[in-house]
Amino acid sequence: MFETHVSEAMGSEANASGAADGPALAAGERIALVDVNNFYVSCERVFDPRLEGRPVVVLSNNDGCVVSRSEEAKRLGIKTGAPWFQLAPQAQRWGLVARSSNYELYGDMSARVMEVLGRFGTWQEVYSIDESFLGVAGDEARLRTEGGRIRDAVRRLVGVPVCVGIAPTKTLAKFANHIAKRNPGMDGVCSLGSLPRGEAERIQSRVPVTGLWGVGPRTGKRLNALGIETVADLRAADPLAIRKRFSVVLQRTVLELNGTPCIPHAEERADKQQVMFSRSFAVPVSTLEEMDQVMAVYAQKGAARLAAEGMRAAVVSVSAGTSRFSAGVESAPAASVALPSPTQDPIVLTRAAVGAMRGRMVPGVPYVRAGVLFSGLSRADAAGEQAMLEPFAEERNESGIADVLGAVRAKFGEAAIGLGQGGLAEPAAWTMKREFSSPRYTTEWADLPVARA
DNA sequence: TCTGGGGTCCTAGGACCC
DNA sequence: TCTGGGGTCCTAGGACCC
Repeated sequence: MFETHVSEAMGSEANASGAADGPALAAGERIALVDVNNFYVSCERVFDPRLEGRPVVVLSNNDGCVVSRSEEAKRLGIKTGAPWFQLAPQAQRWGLVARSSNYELYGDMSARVMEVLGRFGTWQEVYSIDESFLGVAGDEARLRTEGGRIRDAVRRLVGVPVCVGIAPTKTLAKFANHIAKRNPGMDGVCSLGSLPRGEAERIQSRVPVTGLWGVGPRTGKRLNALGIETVADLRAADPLAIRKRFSVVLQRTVLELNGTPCIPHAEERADKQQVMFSRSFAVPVSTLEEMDQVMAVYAQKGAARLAAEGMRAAVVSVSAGTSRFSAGVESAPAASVALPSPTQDPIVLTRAAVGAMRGRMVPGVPYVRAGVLFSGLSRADAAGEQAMLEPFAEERNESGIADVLGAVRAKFGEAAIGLGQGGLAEPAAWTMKREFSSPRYTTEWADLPVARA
């Protein structure tokens, strides 16, 4: 019974012989985790070198709160999630610079970083907008050098600084990366196997367990109650006991800390399971008419993403909410509707979203955010088979309008065309605030930076 | 005046089936 | 008094990540 659990937990990539005693590593394949330091801020600095050496923050949508900080901003004690309106009064005194988030720029810079990283791996798994796992091989001396090459290549070809962590499992690679970040003497590269004997263990006995990938504040509290405070404590815990008390996820963490890889890597990215468009408003929305408008616009934004993914949705869910920070009436309307058949048709999706929200919201109550979620996704190119199975489905005759809208937007811009309330030429009052936005340097001809010598 | 958005995976529990 | 057992599928909610 228990053996079954262990083998399940280890997954198909399991390597029982890899359960070495701690990170005393043998030669063979290793995993590198490379991520960009302070990614959004670093992207802004590539195109505006005046930001070097200054405290800089990038703000969330609506210029709400801090999502990326330069080292100088961290030193000022600014925390991730800090609301901008609380920082703004001190900004001038501190010399603090704020930028609105510019996802078009970051997305393009991410693609460039990933392309360069891909040159160095026997395999690559892009894990997030700013980090990637890579397969690397060789003896310790070579791994260390290779890490330095990766760091230099990204700096030279894309312009952003990265850190590299190298180890036999993903969890340990993340941990090595964490060490590289906190020890400037390492020049941004840490291969666990190159550390002096006993050094990795010493660090593990100092880092709190919540410093690990996959261990958040909740799990951290429960672990502390059992006397498991540090990474070293968790590494020494019994994996089966951990599975029984917690979950298979944490059991994998324990095994990975001991050098046994159990998190399989997805060679190609799996299809998305949901597509969401959700935003808070610049000013609250409290009328039925405005909420109709919001739903129409959000559904079309989501539909465009769905079409870009080549997916169709079977379920449309909508939600809205009042402010968590105000004492007024609380209201959180939400509804889901199943569509007669999966579709990517923006007309069908928009009608469903508007219809689902109508009658749920309370007029007069100030809503500060809303969202549209598409789920039950399937690939659009499987539509033919589906049609044969469901000859009487009503929405079979997709209008092809998703393609038309996409083509018009690509040629004439985002605001060029829309359905119904989504076709507003002037942005409505509730649309997002972005006061400190940088240009789309790399994706818009008009925004191309000009250098003068 | 002002506090983000978009995902994933796992688990528990209910509905339903034979 | 006493009411099977085993399986699947689906959903909601929790926890986490960046």
